[in-house]
Amino acid sequence: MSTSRQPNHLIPQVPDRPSLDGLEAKWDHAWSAQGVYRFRRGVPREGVFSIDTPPPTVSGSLHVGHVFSYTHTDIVARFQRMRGKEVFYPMGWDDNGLPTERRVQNYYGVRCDPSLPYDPDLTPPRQGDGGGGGGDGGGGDGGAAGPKKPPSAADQLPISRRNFVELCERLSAEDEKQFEALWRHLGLSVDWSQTYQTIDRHARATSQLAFLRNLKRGEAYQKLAPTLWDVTFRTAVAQAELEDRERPGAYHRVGFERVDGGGKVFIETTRPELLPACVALVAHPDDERYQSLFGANVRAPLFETEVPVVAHRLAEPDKGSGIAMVCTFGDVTDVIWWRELRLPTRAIFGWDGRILPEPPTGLDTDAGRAAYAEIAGLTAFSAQKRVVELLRASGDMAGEPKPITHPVKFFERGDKPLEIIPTRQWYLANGGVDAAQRGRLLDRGAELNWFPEFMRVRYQNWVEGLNNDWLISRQRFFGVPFPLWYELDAFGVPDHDHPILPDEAALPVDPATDTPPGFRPEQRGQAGGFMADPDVMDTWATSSLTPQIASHWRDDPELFASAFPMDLRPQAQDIIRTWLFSTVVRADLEQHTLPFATAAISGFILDPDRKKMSKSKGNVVTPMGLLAQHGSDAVRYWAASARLGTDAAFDSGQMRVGRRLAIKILNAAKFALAFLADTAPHGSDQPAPSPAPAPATPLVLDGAAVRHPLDLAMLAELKSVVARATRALEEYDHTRALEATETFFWAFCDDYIELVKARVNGAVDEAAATSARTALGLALSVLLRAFAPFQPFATEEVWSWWHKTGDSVHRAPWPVPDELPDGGDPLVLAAAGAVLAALRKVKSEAKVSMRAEIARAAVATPSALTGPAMAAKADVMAAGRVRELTLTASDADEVTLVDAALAEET
RNA sequence: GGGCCUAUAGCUCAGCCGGUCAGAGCACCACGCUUACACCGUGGGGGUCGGGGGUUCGAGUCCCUCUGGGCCCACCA
Repeated sequence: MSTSRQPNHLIPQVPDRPSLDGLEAKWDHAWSAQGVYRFRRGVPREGVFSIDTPPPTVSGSLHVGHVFSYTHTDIVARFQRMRGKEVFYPMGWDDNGLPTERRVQNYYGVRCDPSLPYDPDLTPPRQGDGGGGGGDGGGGDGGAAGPKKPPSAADQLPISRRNFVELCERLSAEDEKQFEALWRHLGLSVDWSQTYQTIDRHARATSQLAFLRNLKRGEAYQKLAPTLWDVTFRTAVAQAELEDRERPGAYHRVGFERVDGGGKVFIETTRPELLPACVALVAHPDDERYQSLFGANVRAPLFETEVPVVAHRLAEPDKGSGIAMVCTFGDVTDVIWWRELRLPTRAIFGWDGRILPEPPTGLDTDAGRAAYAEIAGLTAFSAQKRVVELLRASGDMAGEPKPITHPVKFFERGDKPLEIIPTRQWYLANGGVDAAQRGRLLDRGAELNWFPEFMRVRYQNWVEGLNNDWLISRQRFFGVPFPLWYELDAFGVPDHDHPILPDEAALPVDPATDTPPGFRPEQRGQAGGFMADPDVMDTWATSSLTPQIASHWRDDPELFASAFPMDLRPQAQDIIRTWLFSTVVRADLEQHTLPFATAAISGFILDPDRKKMSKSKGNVVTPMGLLAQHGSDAVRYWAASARLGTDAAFDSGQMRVGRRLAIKILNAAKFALAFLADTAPHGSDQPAPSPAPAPATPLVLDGAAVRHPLDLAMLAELKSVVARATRALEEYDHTRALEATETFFWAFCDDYIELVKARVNGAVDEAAATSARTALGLALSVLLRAFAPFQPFATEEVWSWWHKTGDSVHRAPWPVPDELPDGGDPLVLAAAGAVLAALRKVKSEAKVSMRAEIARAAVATPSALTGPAMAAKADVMAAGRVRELTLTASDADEVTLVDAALAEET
């Protein structure tokens, strides 16, 4: 079906020398001024496509991996927008949590000391960690100064918590400006009026509100329990933040004396410094060797604590000596034994990771206490050395330690092994304890669409492996505080079981400065008064609410209704267990739904050596430098040529290809548009120069005017390209969509345009010329729109040459096959192209110009192509500059040259 | 210990349900300033599809196995 279209285009105004230079700034400005990407409210939910954009951590620098994955999302956004959806595409900034704290310490040379008073006139000792200048000048970050070493802890100025938080906010604001500039330059079609920060008032209020609701429903609870603890940051950490690292260690074979005098029992341990924390020995119930020991007591060497020997199924007979020492707490298994066997607690590590000054209960002998005094105050490392010395001296260690390498749990941001320390913490139910909830969350994972599909199992693995609820409290400064206070009794002891809650309307609150309902400020810290909950929430406790934050669950029901649940969650594969899972948990608890319908998971960027690109390698290119060097469309092309979920190599060659494509789009358009204006409405022999002179009128792109078989063939092929590209994008397969369009486009340039060059001038046949001109215009229109999500700058530039100001290609309708005429046989273009290639080969092998004339040529084609080739014979002869062309059918399956003779040179 | 992804020309990758699939681009070589484009065009060389088995009339394409690379999970005395 061919549709007659009103000319929504103008007389083309084509620059003499089209260029990519400066397009990013030009169009970013124009899009912004025209509100092209602004989300228009009031559209029903089904007319909206909402994206739960990952808020980048602003304290880190953006790297090529960000450019890569955010481009993937932007392609989806642009596609959906062109399909007529109102795209809700906000941007958040993750400025909450440890990375910001750490960066502020280095940037300003300060550290937080909560005991200090606020200094309103504070001037930080340092300013910046690189080149200084305040202006952002658009010059990019390519010439950053060499790295300066961060100040050591001793050089850092101690400042109050409020000063520290202010500096966090100040630096984040600076970083966010840089980030926005980069995203705009890259061409992300984000609605910049919809931004949030994970630490701003709204995010804090949302986070606190969700927590209070969890608390009221009993999903959040407080518990004094063994906690994974980072001794450097001095905070609790959650299971999701752990990672294993292979560390050297050694088995120490240590003897325990039977209390009844029955001799020694040998255990093997990698942590002899935990001997004073030992509360039992454990062996497998079926282990023959230890049957007689179960129920007996043994005495630990040096520290002389008496502990029972118990049985538990988790003890592995073939590991070590088959009998293990249970300590409070050496590892997660200890916690399980301690809990299930109801063992006593003998904690020996403090919050700073050092051995506590006073021995735990059970060290009752003088010798035991003396031994303990030897290690009190030491770090785990030093304590271990000392204990080994003592064991050697006492003869309680059998043989020498046997070195091994074993996995040790670390906080993913920490550099010392985690300790497990009993502390009071807040937990949020996430299926780690309640099997019914876990089952529900597994169902959510099954309900979610995953691209690529195989990422689904990572979610399943994670949920199935949960061993506890989500620990959400952190003993840090910069974060969302728990909105709680505790009443202090007559002795000043807090009543943790009955926290004082704020009004929901009063959120966000900072309990450290705000006074709870019913109290006066001077009662803070006083017996009979109140105290604030001292902790802040895990950064994921806030990030897990990005759909609710961005769509304003708390304060804008209309927006919330039209954007939530989100359509798409794009994110990296390494945070499925954290961000993705925790978001699912929160929405399941609060809204009883998935937070988004589809998850699109990007891969990593590998450097050319196939290793994950890392900032620590000094040679990593900065994103702005990349964009400046190659152009945004070029870098986007590289990103778009990698599939979701697949790691991609950093490849500047692909960027050069992308740049070439963008330039080609400009130039091909320049050619096509040169014929889109009738300079003389009644027909003329003159080709239209560009820019066209004033009296010209735009040619109407009426598909019915396309009559020539070659033109119809080209458009028929394009029709199928549009169908394929559309289907691919619907399946989040941007790579395939781009490839289909691009392959067509190069054939369009190399063959079709060359074939119609002579005819389009209209020197021979005006109707045939109009057919070609119209086909060129239709193809250009479709191609620009099909390329628009990938190459937003070049396509918009070309679109602007023949459309009204403000008539953005990015709000133009996505092309559909129906807008192109029917009846074409794609073989005509294929056959003509093949014959033309044969003629070109003649010239190439004769080492003459493509312009050289061929006096006569005979070409044999497969019989199926002979007819189609004949249909375009005149165009082929003109493009190949053949005076006499004979086409014959053959049995061969390739087009072959039978005979050719070059014309005499003139 | 369990699991996932990946291995196709020098490089980056397509090859969807097994039968024109041995492809593209880059790089390389040769030629050509052709009035959209020299930030270009035209032509060309180049791979026993990681190894080994198997299923099949037929296998990069399915199955098994081994090896290399990347990654996730696991209670790691």
